[in-house]
Amino acid sequence: MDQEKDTHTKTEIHDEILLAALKLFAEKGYFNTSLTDIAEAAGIKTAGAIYHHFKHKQMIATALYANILDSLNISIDEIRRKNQKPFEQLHGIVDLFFKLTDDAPEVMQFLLILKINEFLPEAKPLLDTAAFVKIIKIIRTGISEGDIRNIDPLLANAYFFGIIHNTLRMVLTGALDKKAEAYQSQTWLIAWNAIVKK
Amino acid sequence: MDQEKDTHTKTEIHDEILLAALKLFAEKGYFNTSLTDIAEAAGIKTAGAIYHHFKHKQMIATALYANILDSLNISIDEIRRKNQKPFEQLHGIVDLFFKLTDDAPEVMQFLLILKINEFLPEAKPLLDTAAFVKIIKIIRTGISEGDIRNIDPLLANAYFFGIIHNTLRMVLTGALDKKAEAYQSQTWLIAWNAIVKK
DNA sequence: GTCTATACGCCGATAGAC
DNA sequence: GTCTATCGGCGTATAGAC
Repeated sequence: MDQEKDTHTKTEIHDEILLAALKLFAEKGYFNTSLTDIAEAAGIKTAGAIYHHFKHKQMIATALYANILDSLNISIDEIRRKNQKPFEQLHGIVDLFFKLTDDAPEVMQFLLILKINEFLPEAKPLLDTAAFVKIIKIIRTGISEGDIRNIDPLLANAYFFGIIHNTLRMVLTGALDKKAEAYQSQTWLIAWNAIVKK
Repeated sequence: MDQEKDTHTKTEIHDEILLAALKLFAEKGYFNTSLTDIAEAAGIKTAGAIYHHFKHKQMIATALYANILDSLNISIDEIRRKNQKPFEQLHGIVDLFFKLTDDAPEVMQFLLILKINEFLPEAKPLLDTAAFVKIIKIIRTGISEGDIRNIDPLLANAYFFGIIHNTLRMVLTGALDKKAEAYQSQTWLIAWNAIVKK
């Protein structure tokens, strides 16, 4: 939102707090992370200083959630712009998720593992979010174009991303020991096959 | 474990506390549930009284987790006893999960939605649990018997139960508005098809 | 076994000096 | 903008009367 309001250190520290919080929330969970933890991890010595950047703890999580969803939304727009067919678009989104799992696991932890509305009761459920609404829309288009079998789009979404997300969840928790990339092509095939019209 | 030590009220109250806790944990999460909440929901007026039944809050969650896994394990043994083929055994397990989702949603919330090691850091991950080890074993057998395609059993598990669990998760959160039963046969087919050898 | 009362600690949040 | 200091509250947990 206001990333570029000025070039002073304020926004840098702001971002460092967010980064530290993301890491800690992903690692220990929201409730096991104190503002003191966040301050320390952000290179600040005292928790009080955080209040010059965020009204309260929840706002940190809210900002994180918004940022993540925002950049996800942008990435999905890009994918939709570069690819026409639902097949290609879903493929691009799966690529993105696998890439994020290896390159920014905390982000994927936040999206796939944390129970967000436990600490952000007001937050929209993921599925009501711009990014995920677009995913459903892609599936809907795939159905009407005859690529994807004719079932409830929400169900198709549950099946397709059930496979994708569950695999990534196991990578994130260490139950699968290789990088996400190692499972990508195989998992994509299975997931697409689960919803494709034959 | 010690359900039948005697027939006095002690174990009844013990169970009522567990029941109340299960409901509240499933509804609000562990950290948003105070012992006062649990006492009240269990028909006790004061939080202090709980300490005659459990050493501390964590022990309530630990006992819950153990009970749920225990009865799940027993159910799975039964399913394995009554059915020979991996196909039938997995079918039985899926039946069980769908049934539990409609009849005991809190239990499924606990298993599928709560991030258990956030409040029970010592607890075994689900996949290391007797019940789930057996599920993997069934898949492994299915592979060696040629029913299930020859991939890493953990991956097959991720795919199969990714579909099942994600569907049930959406029922539990209300994203899908019908009872789990309404999606069962279709979902089973898709999930089995994702791992079956063709 | 349950109650009242209370101790204790931690954490979120604020005030004010620097 | 960060620090020290501190408040206030909640939640866990304990002690002791009934």
